[in-house]
Amino acid sequence: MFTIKDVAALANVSPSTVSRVLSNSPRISEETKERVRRALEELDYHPNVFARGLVTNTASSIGVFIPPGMREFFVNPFFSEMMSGVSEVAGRAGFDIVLSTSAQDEEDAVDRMIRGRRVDGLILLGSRDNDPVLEKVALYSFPAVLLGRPARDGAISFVNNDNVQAAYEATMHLILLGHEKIGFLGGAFNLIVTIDRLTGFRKALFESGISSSPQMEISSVFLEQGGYQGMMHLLALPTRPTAVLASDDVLAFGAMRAAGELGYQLPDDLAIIGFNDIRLAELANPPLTSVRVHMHELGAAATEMLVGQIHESTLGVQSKIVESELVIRKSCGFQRANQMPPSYQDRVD
Amino acid sequence: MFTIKDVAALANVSPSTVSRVLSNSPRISEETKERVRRALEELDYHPNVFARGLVTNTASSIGVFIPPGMREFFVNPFFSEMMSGVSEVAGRAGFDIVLSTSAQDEEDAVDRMIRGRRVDGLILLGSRDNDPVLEKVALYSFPAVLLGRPARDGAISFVNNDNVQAAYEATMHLILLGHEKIGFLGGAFNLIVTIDRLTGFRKALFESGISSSPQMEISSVFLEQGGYQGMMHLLALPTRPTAVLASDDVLAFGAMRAAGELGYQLPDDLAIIGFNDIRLAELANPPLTSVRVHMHELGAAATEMLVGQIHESTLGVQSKIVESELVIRKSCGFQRANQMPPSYQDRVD
DNA sequence: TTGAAAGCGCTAACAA
DNA sequence: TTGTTAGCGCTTTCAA
Repeated sequence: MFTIKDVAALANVSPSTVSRVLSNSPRISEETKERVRRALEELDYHPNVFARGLVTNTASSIGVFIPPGMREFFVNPFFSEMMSGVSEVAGRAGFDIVLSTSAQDEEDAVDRMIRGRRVDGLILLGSRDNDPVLEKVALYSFPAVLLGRPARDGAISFVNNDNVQAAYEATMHLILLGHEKIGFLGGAFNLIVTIDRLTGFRKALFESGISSSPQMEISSVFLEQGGYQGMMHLLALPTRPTAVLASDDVLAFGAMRAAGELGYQLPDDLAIIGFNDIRLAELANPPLTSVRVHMHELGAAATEMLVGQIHESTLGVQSKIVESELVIRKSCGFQRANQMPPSYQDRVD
Repeated sequence: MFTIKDVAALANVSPSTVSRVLSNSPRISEETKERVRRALEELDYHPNVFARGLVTNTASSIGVFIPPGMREFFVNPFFSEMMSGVSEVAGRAGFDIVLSTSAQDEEDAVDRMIRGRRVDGLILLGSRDNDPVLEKVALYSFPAVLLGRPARDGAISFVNNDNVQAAYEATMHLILLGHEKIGFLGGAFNLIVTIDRLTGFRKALFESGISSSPQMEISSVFLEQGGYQGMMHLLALPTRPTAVLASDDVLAFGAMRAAGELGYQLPDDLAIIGFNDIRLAELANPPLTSVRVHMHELGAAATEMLVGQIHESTLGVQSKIVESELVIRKSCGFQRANQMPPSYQDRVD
């Protein structure tokens, strides 16, 4: 393992000259550059990232932070798709990706990342009420972008969908189909994403004169099993829902399994809408109507914003909303054309 | 941002003493330890990972390397499930995870990781013929574990399924069901995993006296679309297959979509078996028969092995085979009981 | 049981 | 255009 000194010795220059060649400084003659480059080549030199990081105080990597309580998120297709977006732009910008894993304690985990100077910026997932991670990040004014909506506006840069609106439209779709008993299947109620989608859901019910009931609003873990159990609850209700808005496709799949086991036929006995539009939504039985949130783009946009923040270190709070759209398939049955608002017409698959 | 010096000053000791307290050296009196700890607390001190790494020559992180040509793997549920296993044991062992992203050139990417001392060990994915990454790793005798089988035995530690046997059994299942025209849908043919599964597939055909034909063996990208296109090819053949072994569930889903579009009914017109048994296999229409490879366990086992190698730096080449099993669902129809080898009997879902 | 000093590999003033 | 020097924050001899 050769160091910059070895290269310097071989090329008959000082270490700083090698360093300058490495960063392609214009103040070095082509002649010496060439000589140094040959030495670099000959020794197959690669810089020690830590030594460089120590002096420049940069890590050339960005961290992706999943709250320890949300590890199930790891196996959600949303995560992979989003990560492919993150990876794409991070790679292009020359950043590696560090996944925070260790530490039970999330404060610890984020401290390791930020204060340990392990990363130059953070992509934050799983926005919650009173998120301690957001506090930390704000405290150190560390470059970070939230994938989701912060509880308090202006607290941090973020990239998000308009979840209230999306849930509203999805619910309206159900209502226009004639449903009046509609259930909501969400993740933890302290997650902002759950809150927003629930808000849109309730708004649609309210505007349509349908009374909402707490029993119809289920919270569960973000797993297929969560959807399954939640759906079992809903179907056991004295007056069961005839339609369900699931806050995640994986939840929707669980719900479909529960319904199937109990002998309900989709879409005749029951309508289900999911969220995210993961690749397999189309392949479900029946193909799942779902809100396409453009996961890859979400990850890419967040990373782009983050890279921007890292480079021009004072950019203030930015935000971006990525459009979403309801992709109508077969899990809710057909609407009569005259029931559809015009904007829906061209979206039917 | 406080350094060890600040803590030392506050506690009225030397920096080296603080360092000793940090590593809980036994040669420091409880008294000073207490004093230093209070200072640590008060300043909310966190060590600079790079400074520490520079002197100890460790990164306390492990890298996961995906060949640049296999980025589609990112969105395969196999990857997430495997990563959840990696993350679990890496976290427990105090390692962060670094995802290699940048650099088009994979040699470059792996150099950055290894020679740049960014990680202490590597989990390698996507084993191929003449894998240049394996060469590098061997060259520097860098701790690494391959998730898959190396092309040459003894070249590197690895964790794998017995893919030949698994594919053999899956194909036999099809043959016992009465199929004689069986297609194979795989990833790139230079991937060891494809080669092994194809080998098992051919072996089953051969032993059953069924002649194999190159046209029945399709290679495509590891995406749902790949499976779709591959299946379209197979179904367009003069004598189409009545059954297909897909080397990945995602491929199988694509195949199912193609079959569905063309009006074939599963399992009556066509039988399909997938590989991996991702969570959604059970939810497909019909539920997909698939080889369960225990993705999470694969990732966990590989990471455990890697952590072992990192700690006792000379452990030689190890390997581990994780058992797999065929999970029989509805995508291949029912076998008559007397057609089943006894070992299958208790596996029917 | 503690401190002083050197050095990990690199970059960046400051000089020349 | 290049070299000298100092120092990033930490660990680890070596001395005391």
